[in-house]
Amino acid sequence: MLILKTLARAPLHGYGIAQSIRRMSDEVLTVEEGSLYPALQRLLLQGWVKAEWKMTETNRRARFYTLTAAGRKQLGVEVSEFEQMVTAIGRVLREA
Amino acid sequence: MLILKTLARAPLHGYGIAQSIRRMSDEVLTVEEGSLYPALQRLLLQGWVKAEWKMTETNRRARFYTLTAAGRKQLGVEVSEFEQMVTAIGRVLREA
DNA sequence: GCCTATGTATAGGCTATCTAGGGGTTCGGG
DNA sequence: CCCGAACCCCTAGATAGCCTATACATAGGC
Repeated sequence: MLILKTLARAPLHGYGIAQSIRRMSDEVLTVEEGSLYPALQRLLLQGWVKAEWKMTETNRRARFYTLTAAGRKQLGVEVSEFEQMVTAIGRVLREA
Repeated sequence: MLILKTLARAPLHGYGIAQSIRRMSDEVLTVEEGSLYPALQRLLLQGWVKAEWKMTETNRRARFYTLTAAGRKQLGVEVSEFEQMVTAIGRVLREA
């Protein structure tokens, strides 16, 4: 969900995705490379993102991932489910 | 965390914990038995809960779990970490 | 006598994470 | 000119926890 959300802003390469999530969450969330790249493979397989090799601003070869229409839809589903779950957990936690 | 929170209200047996979480979350959260009992074993091992066999209101033999002092402390830690994580994810999701 | 609800508990499969590596490039400083 | 830090991709293996499926047992209603 976090990867999809990050890509919803703009296409980005793996390294950038990790940096972005880390920075946006004020260093609370860290996506390790061993989780990130397998996750990106799964997203590719599901057709939620597509990838193409490009050059970065720092003149480096990198694989840029872009959110597809299906990916955008999936993001909506996952955010919705996530919020429902957080709400439910909140109810349990705040129960007398 | 949900189990600890449930036991923070009152000692309860496994079956009751599952029912309680399900009910309190408006049927959103379901703790399967294959998750629940191993989880209770881990909580016992960590010393966060203790167990004793008793009779239920329906005259049945059941193992009642009680939150220990360490368990109450752990619950606080976990709730705090959970809220920090949810806040962090929220920041990523609401980022422009 | 049988079915449903109440109860405890484990084995095995599955999935996703992290650790720990293996590559390789660019750029600035000593 | 080398070296380290930052930038970039990716995988193997260990680990951990969930779910499915199963086994077992009792109480109460029909």
